[in-house]
Amino acid sequence: MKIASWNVNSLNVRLPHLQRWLQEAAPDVVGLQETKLEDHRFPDAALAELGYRSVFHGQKTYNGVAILARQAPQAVQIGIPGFADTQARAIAATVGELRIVDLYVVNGQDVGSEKYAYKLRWLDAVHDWLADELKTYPNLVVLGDFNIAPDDRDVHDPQLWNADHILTSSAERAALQRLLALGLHDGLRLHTQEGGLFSWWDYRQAAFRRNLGLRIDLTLVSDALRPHVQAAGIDTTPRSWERASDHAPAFVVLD
DNA sequence: ATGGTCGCTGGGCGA
Repeated sequence: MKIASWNVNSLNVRLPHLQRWLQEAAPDVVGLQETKLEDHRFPDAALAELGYRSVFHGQKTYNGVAILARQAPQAVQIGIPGFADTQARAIAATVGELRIVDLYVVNGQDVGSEKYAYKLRWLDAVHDWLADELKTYPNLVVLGDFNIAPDDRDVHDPQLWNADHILTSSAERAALQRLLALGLHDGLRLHTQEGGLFSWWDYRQAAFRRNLGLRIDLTLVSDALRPHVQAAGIDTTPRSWERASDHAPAFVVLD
């Protein structure tokens, strides 16, 4: 069971990449972020041709999340329950024996900004939601673009990406640790302690070629699923394709 | 990183 997370940065532009990657990597479940598509424009028919059922929550121009699965997703939750949000950033569904939560965490722009405050509020709401989800669904996978690099192994330059910088600030990392403390585990870190494994590289400065990246796309598994993790990683191949997303897919394999 | 790139949109914002 291969479960992946991929910020496609416009599914309209990246549909050919997604189709190619689904065929080459053959994931069973995929959480997408930044689809940037209203629901009536979601390419569910094209994805069904490849054997994937889709559920999605999108909007015009920004944000947008979706879950693709070979089995039909059930009990779909759109948005964070009880948290009024004009931005389409969260979707959850049951796929077979697994509960999948797909998140496009707020970027936050700059530490101290209004968007940063929204990011921290948003992560608080996610915390309470996941606490409830775990009670109902012990077999929980939480994946997405977290817009937080968990620790210094996950950034190319810890001097730059420091405790006062967006995506690596103390409060953001503390918010992530608070999610993990619910009984969730960073899938990649169950598999390797290696640093320099990145999932996002800025379009500018030839960052991908120079491997100036961050690991901000995560696949978290619950306590109950932890013993079933067989592998985890980041597939950097699609990041090298022509007109690539700035993110690569992160994945975890469960037995 | 005071931004050199993208995507969406139609000038400037968000990342």
